[in-house]
Amino acid sequence: MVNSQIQTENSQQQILIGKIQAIFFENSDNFYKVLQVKLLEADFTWPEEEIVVTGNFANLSEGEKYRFFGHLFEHPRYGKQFQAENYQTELPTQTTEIVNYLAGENFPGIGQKTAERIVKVFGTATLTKLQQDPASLSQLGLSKKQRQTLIDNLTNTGDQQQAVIELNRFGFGSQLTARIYEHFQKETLAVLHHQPYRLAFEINGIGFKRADRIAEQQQIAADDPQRLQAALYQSVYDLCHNTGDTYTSAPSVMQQAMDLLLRSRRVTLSEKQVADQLVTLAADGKIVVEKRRIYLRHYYEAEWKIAEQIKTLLQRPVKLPEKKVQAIDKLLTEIALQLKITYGAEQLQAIKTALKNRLLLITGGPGTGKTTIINGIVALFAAVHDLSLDANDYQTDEFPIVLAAPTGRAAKKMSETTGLPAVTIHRLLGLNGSDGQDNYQANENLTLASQLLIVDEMSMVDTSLFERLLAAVPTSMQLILVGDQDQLPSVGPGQVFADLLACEKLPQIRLEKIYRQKQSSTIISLAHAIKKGILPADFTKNQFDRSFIACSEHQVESAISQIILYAQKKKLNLNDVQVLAPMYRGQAGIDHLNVILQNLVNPKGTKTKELVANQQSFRIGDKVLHLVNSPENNVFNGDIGQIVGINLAQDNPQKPDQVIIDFDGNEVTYLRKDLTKIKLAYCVSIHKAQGSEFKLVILPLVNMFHRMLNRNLLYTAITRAKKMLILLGQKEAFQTAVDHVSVNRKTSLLERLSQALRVKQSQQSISLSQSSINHGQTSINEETTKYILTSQLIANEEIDPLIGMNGLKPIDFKHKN
DNA sequence: GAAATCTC
Repeated sequence: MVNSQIQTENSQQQILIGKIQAIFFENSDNFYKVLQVKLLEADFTWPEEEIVVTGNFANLSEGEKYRFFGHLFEHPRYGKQFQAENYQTELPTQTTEIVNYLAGENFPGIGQKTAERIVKVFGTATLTKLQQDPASLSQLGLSKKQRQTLIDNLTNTGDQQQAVIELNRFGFGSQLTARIYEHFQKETLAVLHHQPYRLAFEINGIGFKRADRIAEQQQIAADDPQRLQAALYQSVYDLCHNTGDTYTSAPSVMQQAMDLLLRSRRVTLSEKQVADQLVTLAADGKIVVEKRRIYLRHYYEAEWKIAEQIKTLLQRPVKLPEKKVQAIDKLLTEIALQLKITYGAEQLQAIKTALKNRLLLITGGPGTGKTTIINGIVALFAAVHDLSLDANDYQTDEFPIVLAAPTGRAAKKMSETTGLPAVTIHRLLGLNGSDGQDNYQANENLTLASQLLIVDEMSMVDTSLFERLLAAVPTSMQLILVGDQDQLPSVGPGQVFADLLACEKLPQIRLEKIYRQKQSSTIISLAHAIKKGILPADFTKNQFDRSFIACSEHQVESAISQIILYAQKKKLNLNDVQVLAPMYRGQAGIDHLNVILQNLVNPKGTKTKELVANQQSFRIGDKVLHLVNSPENNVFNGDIGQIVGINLAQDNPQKPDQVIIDFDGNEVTYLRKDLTKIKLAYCVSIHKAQGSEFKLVILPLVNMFHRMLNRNLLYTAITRAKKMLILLGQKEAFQTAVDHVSVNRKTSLLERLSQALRVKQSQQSISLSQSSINHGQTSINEETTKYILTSQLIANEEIDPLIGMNGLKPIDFKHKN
């Protein structure tokens, strides 16, 4: 956030004027700072002299006065503080203050004496006078440099001020403005005026269109090479991020880019012109072309790094003393007794294998005992290595076992089921949202210190995140990756878990046996059939635990209403009943069903307390879904709670609007502005339900959802049902879902793994028997010569950037360690 | 067309 206009559109905004006493904390990546501020003036009451202010601030000086715009906020851990959304320098008005200000660090070369002299002439009006009439400075006998310093800082002609003004003029908000200036520094203006497309390449959050609008104002021609390159780059990016593929093809990129260029400015360009720039882009190393694939450089490298790091890990086998190995079975028996669990053969096998391998993949559907196995692994690992699992024993040392998951909710679940701390992978690696996934340089030197890392819900980990995770894993660590490969794929490009499992050389265990449900469950057999791409003939036939109701899109709401009423009559707890749907829009969509069900189950009576926010009404008793992670409240994205209290400001003017929500015994208070984090949850999206289970699931699928329908989605939805499943809608919609294979993204991770691991094997065989070296193997060695891809190599035409070329050599992106 | 991550 940089000095900018007072926001007037938000009438609820509070204002605070204060002097910065200290900067408690700052995150160098995104300008997030925590300040201690001496309060001078505010439009709210505050009992103390000081207040903590948080927000994103570009450049602040301790001791200076600022005007902050934002909200008071009750932080559960740090108490009441002010969250600033915007700020500006507050110019001093008293003569002594003005003197101090001018003599301060903002005006190098102006001392106390000079400052006094200036203020003596202009008095309290000094600053406005100098701003409005800089020429008046000439009468004071200052040096040229002093005059310039004053003018620059007071009249916004300094580098930064000008850049900021220019950025604001182009419509950038305070956060982007700060990021852009921090990135380009003194170059900012030059970049804006002459190379605006660099914004699209280098700043996360700025795309081609935005850069192109600036370029157009700078009269940069529609066929300027930098424009074409930016559009091509954006197209590769968009294609990969929309499809989940880690690479795309030349025809797709060309089509997308031509389209983008034409839509942004109505100027027709020739394909040849644009194609030429694709080659340049590859030559510059911004994209990588291999065979017929076009990668963003980041994903190309990430796949290689993953493969190489896995190879490195596998090269260092786990050495367990013979004595310990012999004790394993005995220890496992003790653990089973202690945890009161009877392990199945498959589970014992998984736990033992985990202990002996550097890397192990474990995949299994719901009910196959993944959690039980994780618990077993933790217990056995601790027993074998004589480790304490009491966090109090590790006040200073790193806890030896780390549990992590890609989502906050999955991490919370892990922590609950194991009784050990678990974190999100992002938190583990110290990643924060503002440097996006493609900024993979950050934290490259981080190395995790624990001995065992277990990651759950691996199917949700994408290529970028996994690459960063592996970069932090030392070869001394053991890594267990657990998930269900048939669930929904990751948001970002890649299908890491599926690719890893497809690589037969990686130690892996596939859990088939279902422990939780009776084998007779027809929900499970239906799930298995769907996994194989079959919609069984008995699909519409009612079973003891599932049924199908044929209806049209418009009949869905009444059909579901009747089911719910029936469930109520049968005294079923409605918290155990969950409606799932793929999409928000439409008659059978989530939003509409939520309104219908809310009015059915929790209608508005004459005395019902209700709060309306974001076009939704919230009433006491409503079932709601929390949409972001709030670890401080122990509430995570995807958690479902119930509204147990509403306080309205109109009833009690001393208190603001409040909604109190109970999450399984944990009561959390929401203010009006927090209600954006909440949605009605009578019906939730299948994506949000991933990771949760319900006794009764009601799943409407209609043809209108067809773009969303695929096998993983259907599998994920029906496996949320523990006891009962009611399917309704159009039969063809279910068929469409089964027929459409979703985890079939275009990636080259499997190929990289094969390449990397083949090298390892050939090296091993060479070391085993020197005589086996022959011409064939020499060529393998040659092929595997390690080098880093550089533009020099491309320039030397060792790597041909032209589309359709062949024979790119494996590249070693080995991690250090 | 839905979807994850976030600092004291």
